[in-house]
Amino acid sequence: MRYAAGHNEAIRNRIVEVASRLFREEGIAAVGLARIMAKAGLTVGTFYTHFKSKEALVREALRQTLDARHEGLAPALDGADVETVVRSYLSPAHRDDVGGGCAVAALVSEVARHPRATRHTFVAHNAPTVDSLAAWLSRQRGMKVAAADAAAFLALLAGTLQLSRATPDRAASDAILEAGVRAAIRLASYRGDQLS
Amino acid sequence: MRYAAGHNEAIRNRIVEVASRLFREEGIAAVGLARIMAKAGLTVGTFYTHFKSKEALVREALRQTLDARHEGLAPALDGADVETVVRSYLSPAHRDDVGGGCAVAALVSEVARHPRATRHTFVAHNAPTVDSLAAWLSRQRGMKVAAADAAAFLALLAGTLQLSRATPDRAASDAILEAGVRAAIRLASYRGDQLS
DNA sequence: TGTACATCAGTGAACGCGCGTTCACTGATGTAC
DNA sequence: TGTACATCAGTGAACGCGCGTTCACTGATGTAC
Repeated sequence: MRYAAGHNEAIRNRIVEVASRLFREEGIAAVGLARIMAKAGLTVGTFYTHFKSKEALVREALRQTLDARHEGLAPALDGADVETVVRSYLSPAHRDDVGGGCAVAALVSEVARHPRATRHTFVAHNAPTVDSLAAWLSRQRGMKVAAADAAAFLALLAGTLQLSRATPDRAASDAILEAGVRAAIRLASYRGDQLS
Repeated sequence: MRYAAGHNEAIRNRIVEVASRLFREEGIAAVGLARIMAKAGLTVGTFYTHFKSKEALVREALRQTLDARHEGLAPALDGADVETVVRSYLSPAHRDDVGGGCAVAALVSEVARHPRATRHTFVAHNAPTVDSLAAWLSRQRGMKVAAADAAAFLALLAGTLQLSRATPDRAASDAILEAGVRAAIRLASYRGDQLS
């Protein structure tokens, strides 16, 4: 059958959205194409009409999810104070929403084991977020903050979220999030080299 | 055939060591029992002589690897300065040695998706390391540092290592490690609440 | 306006493969008599 | 000391299953005449 113009793109988008959520929830390796396609209301066979391979879908999912995150984050950082930003990321709600949450926290380890092209996509589409964070941190600290330092700041946030997700005891998990907030505030508020 | 006393334990240990390395290198889901057993010099059938299930092996591997890490780390922290400790963790050598490196950095995301018993094992056997870090940080800062704060410190280290591993460009990856060192030094050297 | 044909997203079965797990069997050694 | 038997780690084939990928086919719609 023939379909309306834009149909193709809409379907492709639905597949990518479903895949991105499942990948974050269960890990890329644990999610099969059949399940992704079924959840998008299609059968497996159609998959290759839209993508070259599962790996191509992984790259597309990373692209879309990281781009969307940046679009949401960039305006939120404008004039926002450290504690608000950090608490929103290191919240119990974010910890419990793996599928809808940060792709860096959910997928960075697994992406590190994927082909170079996939790692490149990940880093390239995470870069705008890192740059926005660097600009925001520069404003907070009143001094120029390099992209790599913003990346380490993001690593603290993502690492803390991961550790809180692996901690089965709710109170202990909450305490880790709180400690992450304190650490992030200290890093973001650091105003020079008077301490080291 | 009958085997010498201790044979069983030795084999079991070899399986756990092989598995722990492969899990860290490729991820738990990506490594099959057949490959683990072959690398230990046995066939798949023997696996269930030694373990109840793959999940039981995962727990055993986490137990052994995290315990070994603590035994190695605890004395190394004694009297060690911040920069030495942090640089040793956030080194290019550690980044490139995924299979022999930190189990927290390599497996925390995946463990977070495993059954509660596995997450419990992970946290329980990571706790001594966190406690040693807390004691060490307390000495560095000259003030009591809680376990949760030490966990956040570990999250910064592990998160930074993960991000550096996902970064295909060598120079950019090195820069992230360096930024992680700076951030960790700032956190470890923090001496009160004069900044926030 | 009506008819024949081209297009192409979607179908569903099949491919070989590796997964975790089970099980009847092997055979070297230790123990009992 | 010699023989019969019990033990049990290890073998290797098989189980059902889901994986990523391929492919001959379907059929509603747009286009050409």
